Amino acid sequence: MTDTPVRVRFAPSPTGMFHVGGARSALFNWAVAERAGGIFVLRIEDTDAARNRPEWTEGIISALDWIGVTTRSPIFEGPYFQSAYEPQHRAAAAKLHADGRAYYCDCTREDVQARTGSEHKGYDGFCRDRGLEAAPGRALRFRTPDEGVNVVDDLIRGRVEFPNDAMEDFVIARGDGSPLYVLANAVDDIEQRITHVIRGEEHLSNAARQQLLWPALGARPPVWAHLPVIVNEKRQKLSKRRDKVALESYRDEGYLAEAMVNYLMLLGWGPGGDREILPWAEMVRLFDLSDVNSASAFFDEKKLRAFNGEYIRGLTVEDFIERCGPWLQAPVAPWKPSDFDPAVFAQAAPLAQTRVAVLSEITANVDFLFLPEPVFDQASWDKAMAGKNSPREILSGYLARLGTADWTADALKTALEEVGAEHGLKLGKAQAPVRVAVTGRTVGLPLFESLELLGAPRVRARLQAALARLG
RNA sequence: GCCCCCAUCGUCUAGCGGCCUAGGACACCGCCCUUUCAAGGCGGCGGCACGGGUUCGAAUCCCGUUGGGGGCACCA
Repeated sequence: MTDTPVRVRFAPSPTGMFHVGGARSALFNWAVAERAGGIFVLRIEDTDAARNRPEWTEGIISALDWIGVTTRSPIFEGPYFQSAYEPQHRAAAAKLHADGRAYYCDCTREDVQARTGSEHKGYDGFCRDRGLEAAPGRALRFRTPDEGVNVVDDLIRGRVEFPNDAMEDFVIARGDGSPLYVLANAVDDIEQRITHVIRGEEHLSNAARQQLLWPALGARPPVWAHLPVIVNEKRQKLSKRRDKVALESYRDEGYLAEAMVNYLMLLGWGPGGDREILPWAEMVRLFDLSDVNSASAFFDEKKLRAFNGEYIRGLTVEDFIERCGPWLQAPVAPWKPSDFDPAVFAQAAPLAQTRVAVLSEITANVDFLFLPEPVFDQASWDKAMAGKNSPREILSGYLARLGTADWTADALKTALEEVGAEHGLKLGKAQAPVRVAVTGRTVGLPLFESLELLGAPRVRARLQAALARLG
């Protein structure tokens, strides 16, 4: 619509763990910037000193980096810190006052309520024409039009109309002169030459105010695009205190950034066609704000998990091994570091790769290889060692036959088949007690490969230990 | 209370007036494969909230109803 370069921005406030909703907004902005050959501006809105902490800012930057929104990219600009621009915000407030677009007001909330007789009615314009000068305790209010409609053209929602008579003269600077969000945000966007404001739907009502502010500040309003909110299973906006929203927690559980990015892009948007798993470059090529849905979207961890499994399976074994790294070491891994054998793990990795949906699950899949004793799951033990399965006979028979068998998965399998046959058990049944004796569980990696990896001495010891345990 | 947004399988979505007998994905349920569990293959279940219009024709456009949601701070 214009020949000016596209400049989008992501403007989080550092008030807590970085939120998946924020990640989604950042990604949509990033996609727009990348596709348009534009610039992505990161602005940290740190003007609420009481709630901000520096470590949250670092958290935002590293979380963004994790999902590919990286300061190292040429399209990345910033971060800017809103607090550094307070002089500009104050200047804008002063200009608005000088131009007669804003006026000072010394009404307290109680004053207003007493006059209007309601806590639901907004400000009544009492000070509009009192000509108050700036003074401590006097807030600056923006003079809104009394009639007509205020139109916000939104790329996602279309034409949104706000009747002006329903909008109160809102405060743009506090009684101490400090600017409020609605002003600071607009001033920064203007200053940073933002062309597209792409943010969550919760800001739609701010857009109505800012649609008025921009022209008053001498600028043409940006293109607006308000993304649908992300909701929980109860269809409420994801909340920090109620829902699991920290991007970090997903990363720490072993979700792959690629899977997270892919999943997040699908919240409010679809690539069309019959596939959903696709690389970032492809999504950027297909992405268009006008295709974004306007209905809220449920954050479905089950689907995220499925995507993650898909991405894990798509990894090369080498990559998979590398990505498992953090879960293979202290303090996450339950075994002694000296008992871990990378060569053994490398052989087990391809067997585990299809069985892991999030990386953290890797430890439970391979722990029996590195722990001196398997950790027995009681339910598994009870099930596999039930009398009808002849566990004692299988265990002792297998132990005996192991003396002569070659130590290869194939030979180990044949040996157990023979032992099972002696007791009228198919391999499916016969393998159960052996599996539990050696790994502690009824489910897990393919058994004979596991035995081969564990080695004869440890397998024998575990079979004997299980026999002893059986009494 | 006021302002605003929204409404396709349980969930995420495709659909932008005829290609729709509404497509895909996740979940769920079968079957196959199989040394457990996965993975994989095949199949199944399941939806245009409701009521009026407009039109030769509506999931697609309009109005209303109902139901969800967001916002109403001298927070961001």
